Amino acid sequence: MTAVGKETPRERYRTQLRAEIKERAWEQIAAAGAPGLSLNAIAKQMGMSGPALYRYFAGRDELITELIRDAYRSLADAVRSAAAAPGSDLAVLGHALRAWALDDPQRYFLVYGTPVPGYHAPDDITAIAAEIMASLLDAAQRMTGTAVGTPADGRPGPGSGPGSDTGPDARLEAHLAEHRQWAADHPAPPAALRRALVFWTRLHGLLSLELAGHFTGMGFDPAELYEGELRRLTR
Amino acid sequence: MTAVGKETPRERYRTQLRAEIKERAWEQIAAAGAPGLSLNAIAKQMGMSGPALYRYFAGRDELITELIRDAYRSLADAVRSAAAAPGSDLAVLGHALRAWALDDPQRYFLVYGTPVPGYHAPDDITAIAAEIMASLLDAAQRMTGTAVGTPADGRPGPGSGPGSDTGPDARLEAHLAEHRQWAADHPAPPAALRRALVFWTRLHGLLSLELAGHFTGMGFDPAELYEGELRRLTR
DNA sequence: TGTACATCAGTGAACGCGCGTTCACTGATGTAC
DNA sequence: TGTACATCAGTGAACGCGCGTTCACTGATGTAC
Repeated sequence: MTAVGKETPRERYRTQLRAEIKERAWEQIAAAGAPGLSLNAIAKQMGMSGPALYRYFAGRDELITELIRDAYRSLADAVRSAAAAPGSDLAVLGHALRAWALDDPQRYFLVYGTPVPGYHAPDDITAIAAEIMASLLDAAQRMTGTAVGTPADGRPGPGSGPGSDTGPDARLEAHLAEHRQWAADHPAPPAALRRALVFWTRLHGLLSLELAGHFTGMGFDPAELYEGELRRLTR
Repeated sequence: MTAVGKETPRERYRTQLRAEIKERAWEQIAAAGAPGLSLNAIAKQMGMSGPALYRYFAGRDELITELIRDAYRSLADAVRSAAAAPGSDLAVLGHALRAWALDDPQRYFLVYGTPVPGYHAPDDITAIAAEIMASLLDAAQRMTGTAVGTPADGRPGPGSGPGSDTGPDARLEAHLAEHRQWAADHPAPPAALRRALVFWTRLHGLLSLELAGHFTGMGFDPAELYEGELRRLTR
């Protein structure tokens, strides 16, 4: 039995403690927002002294970056696995997205909330963001493929038959076709590019307003609004 | 000449200094985000000592609340004046909204960004938020009115003629018709309710993603995407 | 116009706090022979 | 199995910092007679 891939007890303890630190960090964020995150407070809550945490994280910044990375990672996984489910379509993705967001609003806001001026995410996080878009593109392309001739989210404009490029979205799609860095190595056609983007932006509009509490007191059920938009996006 | 409505020099000085404090506060927020706002730092930047500011604001919290109020106020004014312009429609409102957001991203995020857990806006701010929705409802109703029989943002669903309630949005509109606390004293019909909400949520999705930098590196022009969505919303 | 008083802006010292982070050190755990 | 050493987790003290906020006080500005 080789030692390769086997964790020593010390290593196991390390990873376990790192995980617990992160858990406490999430609790703190949930209680006071990301700016209120404090290493000393985490240590105190774990019953240890402040400097002890420096065995596990180089400092506060590294911990926060790690949390952001984990947040992106979990979203990318949620989206990917939703997209991989048999018979999955954009509606399934939409539901997965909302479930992920509601599951932990502060995690959502760590990804999509107010940016900290001057902060730039490391490259590997940008790569995860690209992964998410790729999943959306996959699903959008699949849907566009099965609905060829009946652009699901586009009404045929005046004088535009199936396959026409003079519909109401023609201009946007033409622009996207020429500016698709983000989809450079993805075969999705322009209609799918537009569809993925619109899916993403509309749902985030709903989610960020809902999670920030801007619907409270208005009376309606945010889920109904979400379903309504999803219906428009997936027909 | 009565003294009524006339400011004494001292009063003028007071209001002027309050204004300058707020200006510096906005600069700080732009530089480091709202959590980084510090009374002492503002005082230092103005060449005075920290405690001096307590002549003008009861404390940090009051200053921040005041900034939030001003942000809401300026948005409400921007939306209202756009709606009041002759020949104005939802497209005009949409452009005004984007201009307002781009004018000062941090101000935008003070209103629509990550909520601070536990913070509750005072009632007068909630009232301004309602004012904004009322402007949207006005515009949406006007538009729905002029386009009666051709629900501008709704494709006629299968078997749904003009005036039908079996279209793709029927379910959502029915729900909104029964849950319209936010539009309790507004005569807008269900279709206008839906339209106003969708207008609001879609555009905020675009704006928050754009301002937070989630489009950077993707290649396309956010304005084109915004226009594309606006076209869909106003036809 | 001039004097006496009240109002109010701003200062400087101080308080208590919690923060991130470093450093030298103790004590336990693991490793090598 | 037992001893000698290396590794590493965690502590406690300390540093320097900036924060919000209070308080007693000075000095300038305005008001009343």
